[in-house]
Amino acid sequence: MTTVLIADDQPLQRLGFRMLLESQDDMTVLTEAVNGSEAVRLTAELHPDVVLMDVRMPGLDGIEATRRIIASGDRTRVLILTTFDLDEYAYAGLRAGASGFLVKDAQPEELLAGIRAVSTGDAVVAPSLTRRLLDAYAHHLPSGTPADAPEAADPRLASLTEREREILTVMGMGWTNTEIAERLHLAESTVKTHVSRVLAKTGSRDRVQAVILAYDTKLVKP
Amino acid sequence: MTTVLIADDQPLQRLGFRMLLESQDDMTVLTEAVNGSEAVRLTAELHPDVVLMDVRMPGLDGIEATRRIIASGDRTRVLILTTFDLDEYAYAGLRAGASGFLVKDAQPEELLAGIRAVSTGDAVVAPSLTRRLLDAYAHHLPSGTPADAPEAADPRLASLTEREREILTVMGMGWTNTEIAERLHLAESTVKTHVSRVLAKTGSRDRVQAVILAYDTKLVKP
DNA sequence: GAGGGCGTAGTACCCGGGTATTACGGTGGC
DNA sequence: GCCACCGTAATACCCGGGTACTACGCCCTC
Repeated sequence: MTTVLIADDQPLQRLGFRMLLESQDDMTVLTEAVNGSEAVRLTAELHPDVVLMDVRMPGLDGIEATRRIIASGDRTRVLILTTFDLDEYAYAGLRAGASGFLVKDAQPEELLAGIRAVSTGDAVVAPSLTRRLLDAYAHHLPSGTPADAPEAADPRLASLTEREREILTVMGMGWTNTEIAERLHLAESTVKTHVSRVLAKTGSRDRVQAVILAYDTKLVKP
Repeated sequence: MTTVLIADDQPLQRLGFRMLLESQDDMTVLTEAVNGSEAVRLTAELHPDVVLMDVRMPGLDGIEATRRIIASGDRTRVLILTTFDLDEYAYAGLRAGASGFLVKDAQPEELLAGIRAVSTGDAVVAPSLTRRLLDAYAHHLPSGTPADAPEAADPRLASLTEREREILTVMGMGWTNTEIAERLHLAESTVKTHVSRVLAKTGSRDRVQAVILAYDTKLVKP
């Protein structure tokens, strides 16, 4: 039987979680907390297996509450939930020692599976965030196999021609197609052709994503 | 409709996967491959959305096949499956560019959810491995919580409300208005209102310039 | 000299982004 | 109690961005 503490300032949200968890015969909700400090206090008192922790709460927020619970040496695991998968929240939460990070609009089964996983010592991270974590850190993982390509330049830009790289650079400066055409003495239609090719080659859906890529690859420096 | 290629040397295993996937009305199995080189060749030919890749296969193994598929520049995502969650496999697979790593004894729903996640560009890692990844790397994550850091930041962002800063952040992630609306549970018209206010307050002419500002002010980190 | 990659350019079309305006409920200050 | 601000939302409208397709001249390589 997995014991759970729900920490969320919204009564309806707590109710929803409680209904879901109580419908499972291997879980029970010990109690609820309406803010971070209450969560810390009740955890120290009741030692739940898992704390479902909201990030945004009045007073002590979920991140700081997590940090204190972990620091207490208690064996309680913290699973952070947020409506919003903003990186800073997640990074901060995981740094604080949380065993997981899920978004609230996940499927109920995902949440239940997440609780079971963290209760046994495993960890879970929402897929949307996992992607960003991997993008940022995959190349820092210990190498199990040889054959590392230490990318000369970024592979995502490899297939661009010189001219296309130039176009992408000025896109990164926020120029519109019209401005690019004027300043590079081109027809706007030509600019559009270049832009389309840049998007296709870099796998960018639109201009914004291409600009982000330009920054990420340091083609344009902040 | 998500198109999938199954790469596994065991016929029974392939059959099981095919049965499961074909039972879903949003997935279809394009074809099967019995080893790594076949997987690479068929992927180049058919461009599936997702490759379900076994690690252990005769000839070219799943890791090396993954590396070649990613290196090809194809937009196909690779989801690695293995019987054991041995770290070396996982690290190597993720380094090779895989979008996910799951163990074969996962629940069918987990596998399906994983396929759907990677097909949309997200990523998934088995909980047992996530734990080890976090233990090893959590303290390397970028620091900072949004809660306590009320940005002594850039004056150009000073007049933005909390919500508007959030909107700008996700704009910086390349989300379209439609995506912002969906993921933040807002109406698109509301998103447009927010975006317009952000542009007005930051003096940005359009979305692209706002994103550049987000990078310049480190609101979004490269 | 045939072919291929590249840079240039045009046209037609669609859609998402952005503006302008209005509105309404909640909250906090005075 | 009133007002200001915020977050939410809708509507109508315009225009720039992006796609698809076609085309042509230049240069290089086989």
